[in-house]
Amino acid sequence: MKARHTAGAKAPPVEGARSTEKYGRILQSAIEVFAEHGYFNSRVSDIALRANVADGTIYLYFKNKEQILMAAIDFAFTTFMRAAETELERIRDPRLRLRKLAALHLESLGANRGLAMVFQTELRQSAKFLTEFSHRHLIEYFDLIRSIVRQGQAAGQFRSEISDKIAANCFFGALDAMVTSWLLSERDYKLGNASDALVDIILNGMEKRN
Amino acid sequence: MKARHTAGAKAPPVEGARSTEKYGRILQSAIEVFAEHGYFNSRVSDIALRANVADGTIYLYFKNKEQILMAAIDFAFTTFMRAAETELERIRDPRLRLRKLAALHLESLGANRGLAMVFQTELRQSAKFLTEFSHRHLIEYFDLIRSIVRQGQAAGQFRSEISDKIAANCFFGALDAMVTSWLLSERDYKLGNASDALVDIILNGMEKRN
DNA sequence: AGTCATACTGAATCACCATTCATTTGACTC
DNA sequence: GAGTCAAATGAATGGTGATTCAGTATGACT
Repeated sequence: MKARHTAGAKAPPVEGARSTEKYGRILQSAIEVFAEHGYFNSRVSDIALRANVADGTIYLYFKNKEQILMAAIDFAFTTFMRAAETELERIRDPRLRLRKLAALHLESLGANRGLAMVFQTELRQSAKFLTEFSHRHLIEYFDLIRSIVRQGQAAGQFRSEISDKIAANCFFGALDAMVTSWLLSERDYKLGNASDALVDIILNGMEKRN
Repeated sequence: MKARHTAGAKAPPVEGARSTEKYGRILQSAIEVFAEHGYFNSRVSDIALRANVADGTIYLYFKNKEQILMAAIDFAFTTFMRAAETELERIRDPRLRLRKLAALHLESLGANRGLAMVFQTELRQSAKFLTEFSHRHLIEYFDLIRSIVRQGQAAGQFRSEISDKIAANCFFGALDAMVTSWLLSERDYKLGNASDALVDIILNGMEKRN
């Protein structure tokens, strides 16, 4: 009995039919609702309302509330990483690669305030979430940055005595703080605009004096 | 009637008697509990248990659960800022001032994992908290950093074309990311040890080429 | 036009926990 | 040793909202 539940519970949606469309709608609604009220202050029924489905329908696509958040974050992050990798492939100079990465980072979040809010706040709401996300994704991002730093060191552009780990920290931290500042500000400026000035400082910090 | 309630509700405790001691005990317990389970997953009764008081007692000192978190953060932050200001007074060179500030930042949080966890996660769990904290405190911290940057520019040590706002962002962001990384890592290293390497990169990024 | 599977619905359940407040404690006074 | 009061207690209350599931709609196939 109850084949309907098990059949529907294909959280990452079975590639069949229009269910994919509903799945996506729920995910997008969730991001908006979470962005507005925060994860814990959001009701599943709010998400359902915004997605134009019944409360129960949510549970045909997601195991529980927490999984909705996870799925939204996973999807957004994976999309970003794939896009970044594609863009970076074409660029050789490590300095330009970091510039491009920073621009992508800021533009992606700057273009979607709700998503930015979810990343800057909901993600960090508890050690559990943060740890899990970190292990699943953030490490991948850090590794990308670190590899570019090492590449620059090998090419003699960046000082070889700096630690790639710490350099990656500075780079990521600066971007991350910039996004948070932007969220908290009145946002009368485009987030992407700050990219060059920021990268100037970090790159300068890593480059060899000539 | 009920003078007891109004009398006891001196959240920032009336300077009288041993109540101050109990107030502090509750605050410290709250930090530990929040650090362990996250704000929303912590029960007020857990805090009471750890502080060795009855559930109701908490409400003689704090208006509600949210105020406990706020009070804990306010207290910790204010303590840090006063200490930082005192230490920095003695130092003139902007480069050394930034070095000192970074060391204090990392050492303060490195010495108290629970507190660090509260700052890196609980604080950011919702836009509301983050906004409120930012307006009450973070701006003050940023202003301190910015003033040092401008001082360095006026003294001709830092490049004058960089924005003090963006420089402060890089500085703070790098520190902040470093703390988060440390929390997520196995912590087999002292957080404070990373200070110099980190500041080297950021300072280098701001300094004039000679 | 009946059968069946699948997708969806939304009202009802029920565990959870912040907060309250009637009562107790204990220190101090006269 | 009765009276007073601030401080503390902890069981009871009540609101909330995630999750469930019995039932309805849809539509394909015969």
